[in-house]
Amino acid sequence: MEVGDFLEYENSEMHVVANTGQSLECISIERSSSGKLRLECKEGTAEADLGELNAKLQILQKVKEEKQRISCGSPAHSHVNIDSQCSADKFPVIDGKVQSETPCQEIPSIASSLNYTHSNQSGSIDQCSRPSEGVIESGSSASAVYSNLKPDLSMSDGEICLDKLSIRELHELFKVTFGRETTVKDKQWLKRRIAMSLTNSCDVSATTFIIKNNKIVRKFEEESSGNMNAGSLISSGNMTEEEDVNFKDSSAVNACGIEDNQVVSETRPEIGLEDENYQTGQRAAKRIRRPTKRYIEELSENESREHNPRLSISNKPMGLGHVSPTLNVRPARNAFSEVRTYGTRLDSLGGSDVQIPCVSRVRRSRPRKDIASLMKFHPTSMGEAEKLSNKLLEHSSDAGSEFPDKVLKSRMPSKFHQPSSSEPVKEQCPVIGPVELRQELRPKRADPSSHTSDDNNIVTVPTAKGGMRRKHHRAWTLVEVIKLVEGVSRCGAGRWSEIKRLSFASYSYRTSVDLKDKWRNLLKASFALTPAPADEGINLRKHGTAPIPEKILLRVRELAEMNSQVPPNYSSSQLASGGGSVHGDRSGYL
DNA sequence: TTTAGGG
DNA sequence: CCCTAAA
Repeated sequence: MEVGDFLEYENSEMHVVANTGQSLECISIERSSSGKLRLECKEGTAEADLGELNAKLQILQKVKEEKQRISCGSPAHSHVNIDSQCSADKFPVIDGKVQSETPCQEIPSIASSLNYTHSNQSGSIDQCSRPSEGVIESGSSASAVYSNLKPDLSMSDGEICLDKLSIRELHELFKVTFGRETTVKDKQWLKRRIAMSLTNSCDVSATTFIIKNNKIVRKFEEESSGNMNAGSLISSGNMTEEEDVNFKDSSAVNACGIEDNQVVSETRPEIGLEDENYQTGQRAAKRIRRPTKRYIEELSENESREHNPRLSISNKPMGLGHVSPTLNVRPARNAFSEVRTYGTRLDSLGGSDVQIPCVSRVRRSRPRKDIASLMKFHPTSMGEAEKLSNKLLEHSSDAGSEFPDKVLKSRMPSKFHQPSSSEPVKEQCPVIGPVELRQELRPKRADPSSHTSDDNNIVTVPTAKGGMRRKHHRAWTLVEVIKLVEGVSRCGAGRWSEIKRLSFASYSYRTSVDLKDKWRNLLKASFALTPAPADEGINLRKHGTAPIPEKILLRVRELAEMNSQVPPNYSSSQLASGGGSVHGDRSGYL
């Protein structure tokens, strides 16, 4: 739907792009996934028009030529690359080659930023790229697109060139493109990288790039990286979110640092931690280009890890009982959007604390990771875009969407795991973090909201095993104790699950085992304190820690005696059944 | 899954 | 509180 609107807007411009089926798809897709970004893309493409396209193509050609030159040994073509990127972006400015000013180093960052942007925008790129994946490998997706638009231009040449180039030449090209040298010998990788840089530029250009253009550039300079948004906004008017901008910046930085083929994947994970948005972006990015070997490996690993954990997690909440009722497990895609929002909330709440409750519950059975660490990751942000993207993913594809999802998942976990490696965590937490975490957290929170604050008490205790186990300590309140006593009196000691159900339905954090333990303590206290019921005030004296009214203790004792014969010693009146059973609570009751 | 116990 | 053996 949205797309349609946009189309109307820019139809005039769009035609050109529209002509190529791919371009259209891209645009529409982008739109759906994230309104903002897409718009830019559309605009950009629209603006590009034939003229621009031509210019771009020319640039590409230049690049090719330059590459060849480079092979010869001429280095100064960084700007050329940039131009290509620019052209890819949307802006016609490309010809101007503003970049000449930008140092080589910047280029990589830009490229990365572009990539990120893409990803953020949602899967738009993905889809676009996908159709032309083959092309991408050979050359740059952008080039492919353009070529489609205008066969006239010899864009295809660029692609071909990549294939033809020798490793050394590729290295040169790489150097020109990214402003740094690479030792990678993998020809495929080099080609891919180069192609990607080109491709990315196209999509990304809207935001980052624009900034670089003359006008935008100005703003950029004035406002600096942080304000990148403004620049993008201005250009497209779509981008407004700071998050996006930030994201881009960060991504750019990361990208610069990373040279590996997986730049994207690696970089992202880091970013992802910080920004959830980023994750979504990652997806897109990944989609765009074919996954690197390594990347694939990571994914598979991550998935394996995550999936298991996830499942476990989903189940666990159940244990909570009433708490979990609302859990809705959604497909990962959907979750994404929520997740982000969640992340924010969590952070605001205090991250670990809030989450913990939920998690704690879950974790009961097993050690879990720090949620806090996870929480950090979720930066906040994305809103609609995410949702849209999610939708897209779902709709669009099973094929494509899954891939990205996986990536995200893999990433998240990996990140978490590594940093938080302290914990062997098995499952849930990490997994949850990315996708389900939010969901679960939410519902849980809601229930326990009253106690939420309390939940924070969780403490991590080092275990002999080396794992950390969380101990969440929640002091028993008088009310709870009373309820417990009531429950015992009603159901009898030992019917913990029953009592839990009847009297502690609203206390998700009290499990039947907890009740049992508490009862045990009460029993002990009741007997220890006042061998003789007569002393009512005694309780207090004991440790000074006797919040529990004697009355209750007496009651406990009473019940204990009734149900079972507790320690004969203490119990003044033993039941007939008697036996000397020390704690045979159940033995005779009822 | 729920209990009972040990730690 | 956690963990586990038993049931």
